Amino acid sequence: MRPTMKDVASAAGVALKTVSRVVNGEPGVHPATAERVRAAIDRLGYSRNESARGLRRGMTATIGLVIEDVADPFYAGLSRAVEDVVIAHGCLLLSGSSGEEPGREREVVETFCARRVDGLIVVPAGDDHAYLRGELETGTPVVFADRPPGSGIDVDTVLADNAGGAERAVRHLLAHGHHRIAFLGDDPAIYTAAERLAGYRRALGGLFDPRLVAMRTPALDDVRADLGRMLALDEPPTALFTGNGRLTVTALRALEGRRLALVGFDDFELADLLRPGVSVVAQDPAWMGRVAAELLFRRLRGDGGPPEHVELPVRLIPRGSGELPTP
Amino acid sequence: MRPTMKDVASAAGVALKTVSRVVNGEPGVHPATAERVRAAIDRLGYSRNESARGLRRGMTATIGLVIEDVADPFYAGLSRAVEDVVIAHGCLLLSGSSGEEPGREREVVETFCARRVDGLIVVPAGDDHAYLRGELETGTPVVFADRPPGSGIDVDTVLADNAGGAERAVRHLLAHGHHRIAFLGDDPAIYTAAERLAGYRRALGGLFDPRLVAMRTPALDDVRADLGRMLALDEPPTALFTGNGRLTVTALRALEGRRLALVGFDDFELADLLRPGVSVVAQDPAWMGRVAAELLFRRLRGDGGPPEHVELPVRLIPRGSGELPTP
DNA sequence: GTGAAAGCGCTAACAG
DNA sequence: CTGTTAGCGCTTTCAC
Repeated sequence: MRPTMKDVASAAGVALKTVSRVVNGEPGVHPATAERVRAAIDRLGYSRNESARGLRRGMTATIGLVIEDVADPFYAGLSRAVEDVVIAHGCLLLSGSSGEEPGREREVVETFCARRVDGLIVVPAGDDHAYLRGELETGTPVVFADRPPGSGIDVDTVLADNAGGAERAVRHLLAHGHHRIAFLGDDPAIYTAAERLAGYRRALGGLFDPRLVAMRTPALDDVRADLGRMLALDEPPTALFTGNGRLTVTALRALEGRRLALVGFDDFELADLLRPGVSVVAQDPAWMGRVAAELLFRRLRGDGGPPEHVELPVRLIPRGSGELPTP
Repeated sequence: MRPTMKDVASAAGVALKTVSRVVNGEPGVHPATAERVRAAIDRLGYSRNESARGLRRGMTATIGLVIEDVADPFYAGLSRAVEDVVIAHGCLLLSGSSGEEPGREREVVETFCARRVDGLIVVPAGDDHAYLRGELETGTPVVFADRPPGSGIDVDTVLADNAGGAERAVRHLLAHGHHRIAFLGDDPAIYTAAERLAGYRRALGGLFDPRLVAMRTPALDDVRADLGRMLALDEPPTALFTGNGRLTVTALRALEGRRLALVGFDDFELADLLRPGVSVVAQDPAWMGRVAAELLFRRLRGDGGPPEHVELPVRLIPRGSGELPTP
């Protein structure tokens, strides 16, 4: 049904290999012959089968990206940036969501490997990446982004300065007179959540009070309950540090207008339009995506140096909520 | 380097075909032989090469999705839903961004076709899809989502009730006493923008005033200028209808606190947390994605009926901004 | 139950 | 400059 090189060859009255030469822009074809071949290609509507090409060449010009969820703005931004770099290198991007489940992460990675991607960028959901060993041994480069790999493997990694950013946020609140600063974080099993907790503790030092810390998946009811419990303490918090974008938004809903000073990790659209504007520690997802992709292509170009560990800075954006004074 | 079926075969002391039978769960293999083969597979870390399989079978178990930009929440939600359906059917999703450029759209589609995807879901950027003819003739099903195909081709399509939703939004504002209702829309060359303008006009009837309409790509400065011009009129607008999510947000920024009644097309996170809450006409991107994907798989299952044209309803969510009275 | 041979569409390695 | 041959890793067909 669909025309192949063979069809083009017989249509143009040349050998298969000549068509291949023309299609691939290889030198050593007489202009007139090339023209005849091109005419046949147009006439038949031929397009090269990339799978067959990949099979023969041993490279598929394909990169796999595993993220938690495309519908999360952070990962959507990262994806877009990765896609741009991948396209610029003439490759195709496969991307898949792990939904924060280690099992799915592995399935997605294995699906990509079965398609013989040339390289992988992974935002891990699990903390056991021994299953990647075989893939790494066959020479497929892997870059981890946002979170480091778990047990045993050591590869290029791009992380944000999670602990430093959290510390910065909390110091900012301390500087505005708060000493009772609560922390709402994601499940501490997640690397970024644990790092941000560490930064929070480091900034607070002796002021740390475990009753002001709640870490779990950000469901509205849970957050409401956690905040309610904290605010009912004898010495309730006067400020809040939230550990990611979703938690910041959920906390805003749960607060229902109660004026607590607030700094959130991750920037989000409309943070500036709320009253007061929401102060945040902002990461740059596109930057992270670009760096991860560039690192991967450097490996693909043959760079065999030791694994690189890049840490991207974050920046504090004061917008009002983090500068509220103590009551 | 990487083990092939041949390697597994010799490791297990059987013929290639027997390995193939085991890998594909075909019947007619002695349990003991199958066990030996499975052991060899595990020992060597074998995984079937899906490209080679696809090449031989003529189907790649791959679906292509072309959207405008993954980083846009609407398309991110649509993508995620498509991905879920595609995975549930045991296929892999390729997705690419057109960036609203017809040329890129075509490039992405052609890249996918060169990989021999089994089907395509397209949110078109251009309005000429004659280039898809060849692909359709070879039997690759195509579903259009969010916007219909342009010239000449007629395929399954899933659209939202754009005109109806816009009409609903404007009637809502009229019901609250406004007669000077401005419209900020995207470039009218974009199907959804044109439809929403049509709905706006239909609702306004004789109240329509072209000076209250501005349609172009939503850059903040442009929106600010357009709004400024409208508000300086003798009879300035007392209400505003914005034609998509990005425009709603941009308009909110440009308004800088001036209290105009407002209804926006597209829901967005935090619309409920702003003061007043932003009333919107909401589409369901995940629903659109699911319907498009299901339609595609129905075709893949062999349904040869005439093209379907699905229109998804939208719903008005009043949150305050659309219920503001006239000054 | 099992296996040998052919071939999917392409490129690499050599001939002419 | 052009063509022939082999083979990438797999499934299909048919023979044992």
